[in-house]
Amino acid sequence: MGAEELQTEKLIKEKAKILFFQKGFLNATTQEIADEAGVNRALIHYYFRSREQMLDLLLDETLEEKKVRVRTILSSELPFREKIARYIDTVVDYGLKYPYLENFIISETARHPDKIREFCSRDRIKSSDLIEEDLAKEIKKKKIAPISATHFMVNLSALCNYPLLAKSVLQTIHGMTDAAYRKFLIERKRIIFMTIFNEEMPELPVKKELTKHRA
Amino acid sequence: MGAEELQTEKLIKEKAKILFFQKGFLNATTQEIADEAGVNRALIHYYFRSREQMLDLLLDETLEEKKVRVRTILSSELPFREKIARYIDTVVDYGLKYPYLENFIISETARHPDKIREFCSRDRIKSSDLIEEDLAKEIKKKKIAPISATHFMVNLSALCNYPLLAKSVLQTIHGMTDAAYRKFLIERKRIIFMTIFNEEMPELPVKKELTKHRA
DNA sequence: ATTCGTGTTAACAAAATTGTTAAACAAAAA
DNA sequence: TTTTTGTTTAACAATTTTGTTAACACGAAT
Repeated sequence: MGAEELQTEKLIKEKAKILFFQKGFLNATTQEIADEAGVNRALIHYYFRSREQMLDLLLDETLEEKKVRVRTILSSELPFREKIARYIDTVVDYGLKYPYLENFIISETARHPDKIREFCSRDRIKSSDLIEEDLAKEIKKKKIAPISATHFMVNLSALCNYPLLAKSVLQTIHGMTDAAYRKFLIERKRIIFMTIFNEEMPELPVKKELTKHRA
Repeated sequence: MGAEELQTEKLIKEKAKILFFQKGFLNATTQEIADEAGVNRALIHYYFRSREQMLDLLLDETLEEKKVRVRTILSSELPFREKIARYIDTVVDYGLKYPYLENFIISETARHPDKIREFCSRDRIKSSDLIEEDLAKEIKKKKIAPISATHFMVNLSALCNYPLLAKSVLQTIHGMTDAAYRKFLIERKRIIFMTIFNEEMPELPVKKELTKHRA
Protein backbone atom coordinates (compact mmCIF):
# COMPACT_ATOMS: atom_id res chain seq x y z
CA MET A 1 0.00 0.00 0.00
CA GLY A 2 2.47 2.59 1.19
CA ALA A 3 4.91 1.43 -1.43
CA GLU A 4 2.42 1.79 -4.25
CA GLU A 5 1.44 5.20 -3.06
CA LEU A 6 4.97 6.51 -3.08
CA GLN A 7 5.61 4.94 -6.47
CA THR A 8 2.75 6.66 -8.25
CA GLU A 9 3.15 9.92 -6.43
CA LYS A 10 6.82 9.98 -7.30
CA LEU A 11 6.11 8.91 -10.86
CA ILE A 12 3.73 11.80 -11.39
CA LYS A 13 6.21 14.29 -10.00
CA GLU A 14 9.06 12.90 -12.08
CA LYS A 15 7.05 13.05 -15.26
CA ALA A 16 5.74 16.50 -14.44
CA LYS A 17 9.33 17.63 -14.00
CA ILE A 18 10.21 16.26 -17.43
CA LEU A 19 7.28 18.13 -18.91
CA PHE A 20 8.09 21.40 -17.19
CA PHE A 21 11.87 21.38 -16.89
CA GLN A 22 12.98 19.45 -19.95
CA LYS A 23 10.23 19.90 -22.51
CA GLY A 24 9.30 23.39 -21.42
CA PHE A 25 5.52 22.96 -21.32
CA LEU A 26 5.21 25.48 -18.56
CA ASN A 27 1.43 25.63 -18.84
CA ALA A 28 0.85 21.89 -19.07
CA THR A 29 -2.67 20.86 -18.06
CA THR A 30 -3.41 18.16 -15.52
CA GLN A 31 -4.40 15.95 -18.44
CA GLU A 32 -1.04 16.38 -20.13
CA ILE A 33 0.77 15.64 -16.89
CA ALA A 34 -1.36 12.54 -16.35
CA ASP A 35 -0.72 11.41 -19.93
CA GLU A 36 3.03 11.86 -19.52
CA ALA A 37 2.89 9.67 -16.42
CA GLY A 38 0.48 7.25 -18.02
CA VAL A 39 -2.01 7.47 -15.18
CA ASN A 40 -5.57 8.60 -14.75
CA ARG A 41 -5.97 12.32 -14.35
CA ALA A 42 -7.94 11.93 -11.14
CA LEU A 43 -4.84 10.56 -9.46
CA ILE A 44 -3.25 13.96 -9.61
CA HIS A 45 -6.05 15.29 -7.47
CA TYR A 46 -5.93 12.23 -5.28
CA TYR A 47 -2.29 12.80 -4.44
CA PHE A 48 -1.91 16.53 -4.70
CA ARG A 49 -5.42 17.83 -4.05
CA SER A 50 -5.22 20.39 -6.84
CA ARG A 51 -3.04 21.36 -9.74
CA GLU A 52 -1.95 24.45 -7.88
CA GLN A 53 -0.78 22.53 -4.82
CA MET A 54 1.17 20.22 -7.06
CA LEU A 55 2.97 23.16 -8.62
CA ASP A 56 3.70 24.53 -5.17
CA LEU A 57 5.28 21.25 -4.21
CA LEU A 58 7.32 21.08 -7.39
CA LEU A 59 8.51 24.64 -6.92
CA ASP A 60 9.43 23.98 -3.33
CA GLU A 61 11.35 20.80 -4.05
CA THR A 62 13.08 22.37 -7.01
CA LEU A 63 14.21 25.41 -5.06
CA GLU A 64 15.32 23.19 -2.20
CA GLU A 65 17.38 20.94 -4.46
CA LYS A 66 19.00 23.91 -6.12
CA LYS A 67 19.76 25.49 -2.78
CA VAL A 68 21.41 22.35 -1.50
CA ARG A 69 23.56 22.00 -4.60
CA VAL A 70 24.70 25.60 -4.43
CA ARG A 71 25.36 25.54 -0.70
CA THR A 72 27.31 22.33 -0.88
CA ILE A 73 29.71 23.99 -3.25
CA LEU A 74 29.84 27.48 -1.78
CA SER A 75 30.24 26.30 1.78
CA SER A 76 33.00 23.81 0.91
CA GLU A 77 36.59 24.49 1.86
CA LEU A 78 37.86 24.73 -1.69
CA PRO A 79 39.97 27.72 -2.65
CA PHE A 80 37.79 30.59 -3.85
CA ARG A 81 38.45 30.32 -7.57
CA GLU A 82 37.99 26.59 -7.61
CA LYS A 83 34.78 27.03 -5.68
CA ILE A 84 33.43 29.45 -8.24
CA ALA A 85 34.67 27.30 -11.13
CA ARG A 86 32.80 24.37 -9.67
CA TYR A 87 29.71 26.46 -9.15
CA ILE A 88 29.75 27.48 -12.81
CA ASP A 89 30.37 23.91 -13.91
CA THR A 90 27.51 22.56 -11.82
CA VAL A 91 24.96 25.22 -12.66
CA VAL A 92 25.64 25.05 -16.39
CA ASP A 93 25.55 21.27 -16.43
CA TYR A 94 22.32 21.25 -14.48
CA GLY A 95 20.94 23.74 -16.96
CA LEU A 96 21.89 21.50 -19.85
CA LYS A 97 19.94 18.68 -18.27
CA TYR A 98 16.89 20.77 -17.41
CA PRO A 99 16.78 23.64 -19.90
CA TYR A 100 13.49 25.06 -18.64
CA LEU A 101 14.08 24.77 -14.91
CA GLU A 102 14.95 28.41 -14.44
CA ASN A 103 12.01 29.47 -16.59
CA PHE A 104 9.75 27.46 -14.32
CA ILE A 105 11.18 28.97 -11.16
CA ILE A 106 10.96 32.46 -12.51
CA SER A 107 7.47 32.28 -13.93
CA GLU A 108 6.13 30.58 -10.82
CA THR A 109 7.71 33.13 -8.51
CA ALA A 110 6.56 36.01 -10.67
CA ARG A 111 3.05 34.64 -10.45
CA HIS A 112 3.08 34.00 -6.72
CA PRO A 113 5.68 36.17 -5.01
CA ASP A 114 4.45 34.94 -1.64
CA LYS A 115 5.68 31.43 -2.33
CA ILE A 116 9.28 32.46 -2.75
CA ARG A 117 8.95 34.78 0.20
CA GLU A 118 7.88 31.96 2.46
CA PHE A 119 10.61 29.72 1.10
CA CYS A 120 13.29 32.33 1.73
CA SER A 121 12.09 33.05 5.23
CA ARG A 122 12.90 29.47 6.22
CA ASP A 123 16.59 30.17 6.58
CA ARG A 124 18.32 33.46 6.81
CA ILE A 125 21.64 32.61 5.15
CA LYS A 126 21.74 33.64 1.53
CA SER A 127 24.30 32.30 -0.88
CA SER A 128 26.05 35.63 -1.16
CA ASP A 129 26.81 35.39 2.58
CA LEU A 130 28.72 32.21 1.92
CA ILE A 131 31.26 33.91 -0.31
CA GLU A 132 31.46 37.20 1.56
CA GLU A 133 34.65 36.34 3.47
CA ASP A 134 36.42 34.75 0.53
CA LEU A 135 35.52 37.68 -1.64
CA ALA A 136 36.72 40.24 0.89
CA LYS A 137 40.09 38.50 1.05
CA GLU A 138 40.44 38.46 -2.73
CA ILE A 139 39.64 42.13 -2.88
CA LYS A 140 42.09 42.95 -0.12
CA LYS A 141 44.76 40.99 -1.96
CA LYS A 142 43.85 43.03 -5.08
CA LYS A 143 43.18 39.82 -6.96
CA ILE A 144 39.77 41.09 -7.97
CA ALA A 145 38.21 44.52 -8.39
CA PRO A 146 36.11 45.69 -5.43
CA ILE A 147 32.52 44.45 -5.63
CA SER A 148 29.83 43.63 -3.12
CA ALA A 149 29.00 39.99 -2.50
CA THR A 150 25.47 40.59 -3.73
CA HIS A 151 26.54 42.06 -7.05
CA PHE A 152 29.16 39.35 -7.43
CA MET A 153 26.60 36.63 -6.88
CA VAL A 154 24.03 38.24 -9.16
CA ASN A 155 26.67 38.58 -11.87
CA LEU A 156 27.53 34.93 -11.53
CA SER A 157 23.92 33.74 -11.63
CA ALA A 158 23.17 36.04 -14.52
CA LEU A 159 26.05 34.76 -16.63
CA CYS A 160 25.19 31.14 -15.88
CA ASN A 161 21.42 31.22 -16.08
CA TYR A 162 20.48 33.83 -18.65
CA PRO A 163 21.61 31.81 -21.66
CA LEU A 164 19.21 29.10 -20.55
CA LEU A 165 16.32 31.43 -19.86
CA ALA A 166 16.72 33.07 -23.21
CA LYS A 167 17.59 29.86 -25.02
CA SER A 168 14.93 30.12 -27.70
CA VAL A 169 15.77 33.74 -28.49
CA LEU A 170 19.54 33.40 -28.45
CA GLN A 171 19.59 30.13 -30.30
CA THR A 172 17.47 31.62 -33.07
CA ILE A 173 19.32 34.92 -33.31
CA HIS A 174 22.66 33.22 -33.65
CA GLY A 175 21.28 30.47 -35.84
CA MET A 176 22.44 27.54 -33.77
CA THR A 177 21.17 23.99 -33.79
CA ASP A 178 20.44 22.32 -30.48
CA ALA A 179 23.80 20.62 -30.61
CA ALA A 180 25.61 23.87 -31.39
CA TYR A 181 23.84 25.64 -28.57
CA ARG A 182 24.84 22.88 -26.21
CA LYS A 183 28.45 23.30 -27.26
CA PHE A 184 28.10 27.05 -26.86
CA LEU A 185 26.88 26.65 -23.29
CA ILE A 186 29.78 24.40 -22.41
CA GLU A 187 32.23 26.89 -23.94
CA ARG A 188 30.64 29.50 -21.76
CA LYS A 189 31.92 27.88 -18.59
CA ARG A 190 35.39 29.16 -19.41
CA ILE A 191 34.05 32.46 -20.68
CA ILE A 192 32.10 33.09 -17.51
CA PHE A 193 35.10 32.42 -15.31
CA MET A 194 37.19 34.66 -17.53
CA THR A 195 34.64 37.44 -17.35
CA ILE A 196 34.45 37.30 -13.58
CA PHE A 197 38.13 36.90 -12.79
CA ASN A 198 39.83 38.15 -15.91
CA GLU A 199 42.04 35.09 -16.00
CA GLU A 200 41.91 31.54 -17.32
CA MET A 201 39.76 28.99 -15.53
CA PRO A 202 41.81 26.34 -13.69
CA GLU A 203 41.33 22.71 -14.65
CA LEU A 204 38.83 21.17 -12.30
CA PRO A 205 40.11 18.11 -10.45
CA VAL A 206 37.96 15.01 -10.92
CA LYS A 207 34.68 15.54 -9.21
CA LYS A 208 34.68 14.15 -5.70
CA GLU A 209 32.07 14.38 -3.00
CA LEU A 210 32.31 17.79 -1.42
CA THR A 211 32.10 17.98 2.34
CA LYS A 212 29.65 20.45 3.68
CA HIS A 213 31.31 22.98 5.92
CA ARG A 214 28.88 25.54 7.25
CA ALA A 215 25.17 25.17 7.80
CA MET B 1 -14.14 56.79 -37.80
CA GLY B 2 -10.50 56.04 -38.49
CA ALA B 3 -9.51 58.18 -35.54
CA GLU B 4 -11.80 56.35 -33.13
CA GLU B 5 -10.60 53.04 -34.39
CA LEU B 6 -6.98 53.83 -33.81
CA GLN B 7 -7.79 55.22 -30.40
CA THR B 8 -9.48 52.12 -29.08
CA GLU B 9 -7.11 49.74 -30.75
CA LYS B 10 -4.15 51.63 -29.39
CA LEU B 11 -5.78 51.93 -25.98
CA ILE B 12 -6.20 48.20 -25.72
CA LYS B 13 -2.60 47.57 -26.70
CA GLU B 14 -1.28 50.19 -24.29
CA LYS B 15 -3.25 48.76 -21.41
CA ALA B 16 -2.32 45.23 -22.33
CA LYS B 17 1.31 46.29 -22.26
CA ILE B 18 0.85 47.71 -18.78
CA LEU B 19 -0.71 44.46 -17.67
CA PHE B 20 1.99 42.28 -19.20
CA PHE B 21 5.13 44.41 -18.99
CA GLN B 22 4.58 46.45 -15.85
CA LYS B 23 2.27 44.42 -13.67
CA GLY B 24 3.55 41.04 -14.79
CA PHE B 25 0.22 39.33 -15.41
CA LEU B 26 1.70 37.20 -18.13
CA ASN B 27 -1.36 34.99 -18.35
CA ALA B 28 -3.94 37.75 -18.29
CA THR B 29 -7.28 36.73 -19.76
CA THR B 30 -9.08 38.70 -22.46
CA GLN B 31 -11.48 39.85 -19.76
CA GLU B 32 -8.67 41.24 -17.62
CA ILE B 33 -7.20 43.04 -20.60
CA ALA B 34 -10.59 44.48 -21.48
CA ASP B 35 -11.14 45.58 -17.87
CA GLU B 36 -7.76 47.29 -17.78
CA ALA B 37 -8.70 49.21 -20.91
CA GLY B 38 -12.25 49.80 -19.70
CA VAL B 39 -13.80 48.39 -22.86
CA ASN B 40 -16.04 45.51 -23.74
CA ARG B 41 -14.27 42.23 -24.11
CA ALA B 42 -15.67 41.64 -27.57
CA LEU B 43 -13.68 44.59 -28.84
CA ILE B 44 -10.52 42.64 -28.39
CA HIS B 45 -11.83 40.15 -30.89
CA TYR B 46 -13.15 42.91 -33.10
CA TYR B 47 -9.73 44.48 -33.39
CA PHE B 48 -7.39 41.54 -33.02
CA ARG B 49 -9.49 38.58 -34.13
CA SER B 50 -8.25 36.39 -31.27
CA ARG B 51 -6.29 36.60 -28.08
CA GLU B 52 -3.44 34.72 -29.71
CA GLN B 53 -3.17 37.15 -32.61
CA MET B 54 -3.12 40.02 -30.19
CA LEU B 55 -0.20 38.46 -28.32
CA ASP B 56 1.59 37.91 -31.61
CA LEU B 57 1.21 41.56 -32.42
CA LEU B 58 2.41 42.66 -28.99
CA LEU B 59 5.40 40.35 -29.21
CA ASP B 60 6.27 41.60 -32.66
CA GLU B 61 6.02 45.26 -31.76
CA THR B 62 7.93 44.73 -28.55
CA LEU B 63 10.77 42.91 -30.24
CA GLU B 64 10.86 45.50 -32.99
CA GLU B 65 11.05 48.39 -30.54
CA LYS B 66 13.81 46.72 -28.58
CA LYS B 67 15.74 45.94 -31.74
CA VAL B 68 15.55 49.54 -32.90
CA ARG B 69 16.75 50.85 -29.56
CA VAL B 70 19.67 48.47 -29.46
CA ARG B 71 20.68 49.02 -33.06
CA THR B 72 20.53 52.77 -32.74
CA ILE B 73 23.12 52.57 -30.01
CA LEU B 74 25.32 49.78 -31.32
CA SER B 75 25.48 51.14 -34.84
CA SER B 76 26.30 54.68 -33.71
CA GLU B 77 29.75 56.12 -34.13
CA LEU B 78 30.47 56.46 -30.44
CA PRO B 79 33.73 55.07 -29.10
CA PHE B 80 33.34 51.43 -28.09
CA ARG B 81 33.26 51.88 -24.34
CA GLU B 82 30.82 54.72 -24.50
CA LYS B 83 28.66 52.70 -26.83
CA ILE B 84 28.52 49.84 -24.38
CA ALA B 85 28.00 52.19 -21.44
CA ARG B 86 25.04 53.67 -23.23
CA TYR B 87 23.69 50.25 -24.08
CA ILE B 88 23.79 49.28 -20.43
CA ASP B 89 22.20 52.55 -19.39
CA THR B 90 19.39 52.22 -21.89
CA VAL B 91 18.61 48.57 -21.30
CA VAL B 92 18.59 48.91 -17.53
CA ASP B 93 16.44 52.04 -17.64
CA TYR B 94 14.02 50.37 -19.99
CA GLY B 95 13.90 47.43 -17.64
CA LEU B 96 13.09 49.70 -14.74
CA LYS B 97 10.13 51.04 -16.67
CA TYR B 98 8.87 47.64 -17.84
CA PRO B 99 10.05 45.10 -15.29
CA TYR B 100 8.28 42.17 -16.93
CA LEU B 101 9.06 42.91 -20.56
CA GLU B 102 11.84 40.36 -20.79
CA ASN B 103 9.71 37.78 -19.03
CA PHE B 104 7.04 38.32 -21.64
CA ILE B 105 9.46 37.98 -24.54
CA ILE B 106 11.02 34.89 -23.11
CA SER B 107 7.85 33.07 -22.20
CA GLU B 108 6.21 33.89 -25.50
CA THR B 109 9.21 32.74 -27.50
CA ALA B 110 9.57 29.60 -25.42
CA ARG B 111 5.93 28.84 -26.15
CA HIS B 112 6.10 29.54 -29.88
CA PRO B 113 9.67 29.24 -31.13
CA ASP B 114 8.40 29.75 -34.68
CA LYS B 115 7.40 33.32 -33.94
CA ILE B 116 10.89 34.41 -32.99
CA ARG B 117 12.28 32.42 -35.89
CA GLU B 118 10.15 34.32 -38.36
CA PHE B 119 11.00 37.61 -36.69
CA CYS B 120 14.72 36.94 -36.88
CA SER B 121 14.58 35.84 -40.49
CA ARG B 122 13.42 39.32 -41.46
CA ASP B 123 16.94 40.74 -41.29
CA ARG B 124 20.19 38.92 -41.18
CA ILE B 125 22.26 41.35 -39.12
CA LYS B 126 22.46 40.37 -35.49
CA SER B 127 23.51 42.77 -32.79
CA SER B 128 26.74 40.92 -32.15
CA ASP B 129 27.72 41.70 -35.75
CA LEU B 130 27.48 45.38 -34.96
CA ILE B 131 30.23 45.25 -32.36
CA GLU B 132 32.43 42.68 -34.05
CA GLU B 133 34.86 45.21 -35.53
CA ASP B 134 35.07 47.38 -32.44
CA LEU B 135 35.64 44.35 -30.31
CA ALA B 136 38.37 42.96 -32.55
CA LYS B 137 40.23 46.26 -32.31
CA GLU B 138 39.98 46.32 -28.53
CA ILE B 139 41.31 42.81 -28.35
CA LYS B 140 44.16 43.57 -30.72
CA LYS B 141 45.05 46.59 -28.59
CA LYS B 142 45.00 44.26 -25.56
CA LYS B 143 42.44 46.49 -23.92
CA ILE B 144 40.16 43.54 -23.33
CA ALA B 145 40.71 39.80 -23.00
CA PRO B 146 39.99 37.79 -26.15
CA ILE B 147 36.33 36.86 -26.50
CA SER B 148 33.97 36.19 -29.39
CA ALA B 149 31.38 38.82 -30.24
CA THR B 150 28.63 36.34 -29.49
CA HIS B 151 29.88 35.55 -26.00
CA PHE B 152 30.51 39.23 -25.37
CA MET B 153 26.97 40.14 -26.37
CA VAL B 154 25.42 37.30 -24.40
CA ASN B 155 27.44 38.35 -21.35
CA LEU B 156 26.20 41.87 -21.72
CA SER B 157 22.55 40.90 -22.15
CA ALA B 158 22.80 38.45 -19.30
CA LEU B 159 24.20 41.01 -16.87
CA CYS B 160 21.61 43.60 -17.87
CA ASN B 161 18.51 41.46 -18.19
CA TYR B 162 18.81 38.67 -15.67
CA PRO B 163 18.25 40.88 -12.61
CA LEU B 164 14.93 41.85 -14.16
CA LEU B 165 13.90 38.36 -15.14
CA ALA B 166 14.68 37.07 -11.69
CA LYS B 167 13.40 40.17 -9.94
CA SER B 168 10.98 38.40 -7.62
CA VAL B 169 13.55 35.80 -6.57
CA LEU B 170 16.49 38.15 -6.13
CA GLN B 171 14.50 40.84 -4.42
CA THR B 172 13.18 38.34 -1.91
CA ILE B 173 16.47 36.57 -1.28
CA HIS B 174 18.26 39.81 -0.57
CA GLY B 175 15.33 41.25 1.31
CA MET B 176 14.96 44.42 -0.69
CA THR B 177 11.98 46.69 -0.99
CA ASP B 178 10.91 47.82 -4.43
CA ALA B 179 12.75 51.08 -3.90
CA ALA B 180 15.89 49.32 -2.77
CA TYR B 181 15.79 46.98 -5.72
CA ARG B 182 15.43 49.92 -8.03
CA LYS B 183 18.51 51.48 -6.49
CA PHE B 184 20.33 48.18 -6.77
CA LEU B 185 19.57 48.00 -10.48
CA ILE B 186 20.88 51.49 -11.05
CA GLU B 187 24.05 50.69 -9.10
CA ARG B 188 24.45 47.71 -11.37
CA LYS B 189 25.05 49.89 -14.40
CA ARG B 190 28.50 50.69 -13.09
CA ILE B 191 29.03 47.15 -11.87
CA ILE B 192 28.18 45.67 -15.25
CA PHE B 193 30.60 47.95 -17.04
CA MET B 194 33.25 47.13 -14.48
CA THR B 195 32.67 43.42 -14.89
CA ILE B 196 32.94 43.58 -18.65
CA PHE B 197 35.88 45.97 -18.95
CA ASN B 198 37.55 45.70 -15.59
CA GLU B 199 37.71 49.48 -15.32
CA GLU B 200 35.49 52.34 -14.16
CA MET B 201 32.56 53.36 -16.33
CA PRO B 202 33.05 56.77 -17.98
CA GLU B 203 30.54 59.50 -17.22
CA LEU B 204 27.94 59.54 -19.95
CA PRO B 205 27.56 62.88 -21.69
CA VAL B 206 24.05 64.29 -21.61
CA LYS B 207 21.81 62.10 -23.70
CA LYS B 208 21.47 63.42 -27.21
CA GLU B 209 19.76 61.88 -30.21
CA LEU B 210 22.05 59.29 -31.64
CA THR B 211 22.42 59.17 -35.39
CA LYS B 212 21.92 55.81 -36.95
CA HIS B 213 24.96 54.69 -38.87
CA ARG B 214 24.50 51.33 -40.45
CA ALA B 215 21.27 49.60 -41.47
C1' DA C 1 -14.79 -15.42 3.57
C1' DT C 2 -15.60 -11.01 4.94
C1' DT C 3 -14.17 -6.64 5.91
C1' DC C 4 -11.31 -2.79 5.36
C1' DG C 5 -8.27 0.51 3.37
C1' DT C 6 -5.75 2.11 -0.36
C1' DG C 7 -5.31 2.91 -5.07
C1' DT C 8 -7.59 3.45 -9.44
C1' DT C 9 -10.99 4.54 -12.90
C1' DA C 10 -14.85 6.51 -15.54
C1' DA C 11 -18.42 9.55 -15.49
C1' DC C 12 -20.20 13.73 -14.05
C1' DA C 13 -20.46 18.65 -12.53
C1' DA C 14 -18.77 23.21 -12.33
C1' DA C 15 -16.12 26.91 -13.58
C1' DA C 16 -13.46 29.65 -16.49
C1' DT C 17 -12.38 31.30 -20.91
C1' DT C 18 -12.59 32.00 -25.61
C1' DG C 19 -14.99 33.10 -29.72
C1' DT C 20 -19.48 34.47 -32.28
C1' DT C 21 -23.49 36.99 -33.42
C1' DA C 22 -27.23 39.92 -33.72
C1' DA C 23 -28.74 44.07 -32.36
C1' DA C 24 -28.01 48.84 -30.63
C1' DC C 25 -25.61 52.94 -31.43
C1' DA C 26 -23.11 56.96 -33.35
C1' DA C 27 -21.46 59.59 -36.90
C1' DA C 28 -20.67 60.60 -41.58
C1' DA C 29 -22.59 60.35 -46.42
C1' DA C 30 -26.36 60.36 -49.43
C1' DT D 1 -34.08 62.58 -43.24
C1' DT D 2 -32.56 58.31 -44.55
C1' DT D 3 -28.79 55.37 -45.50
C1' DT D 4 -24.67 53.59 -44.69
C1' DT D 5 -20.61 52.47 -42.39
C1' DG D 6 -18.00 51.47 -38.63
C1' DT D 7 -18.06 50.80 -33.53
C1' DT D 8 -19.78 48.91 -29.30
C1' DT D 9 -22.49 45.98 -26.41
C1' DA D 10 -24.98 42.06 -24.30
C1' DA D 11 -26.19 37.55 -24.81
C1' DC D 12 -25.10 33.15 -26.37
C1' DA D 13 -22.43 28.96 -27.75
C1' DA D 14 -18.52 26.08 -27.58
C1' DT D 15 -14.53 24.54 -25.61
C1' DT D 16 -11.24 23.68 -22.30
C1' DT D 17 -9.96 22.63 -17.89
C1' DT D 18 -10.41 21.73 -13.22
C1' DG D 19 -12.38 19.35 -9.43
C1' DT D 20 -15.63 15.67 -7.37
C1' DT D 21 -17.76 11.36 -6.66
C1' DA D 22 -19.33 6.87 -6.79
C1' DA D 23 -18.03 2.50 -8.14
C1' DC D 24 -14.43 -0.94 -8.74
C1' DA D 25 -10.02 -3.81 -7.81
C1' DC D 26 -7.28 -6.04 -4.80
C1' DG D 27 -4.25 -7.27 -1.18
C1' DA D 28 -4.04 -7.47 4.00
C1' DA D 29 -6.05 -8.01 8.35
C1' DT D 30 -9.67 -10.04 11.12
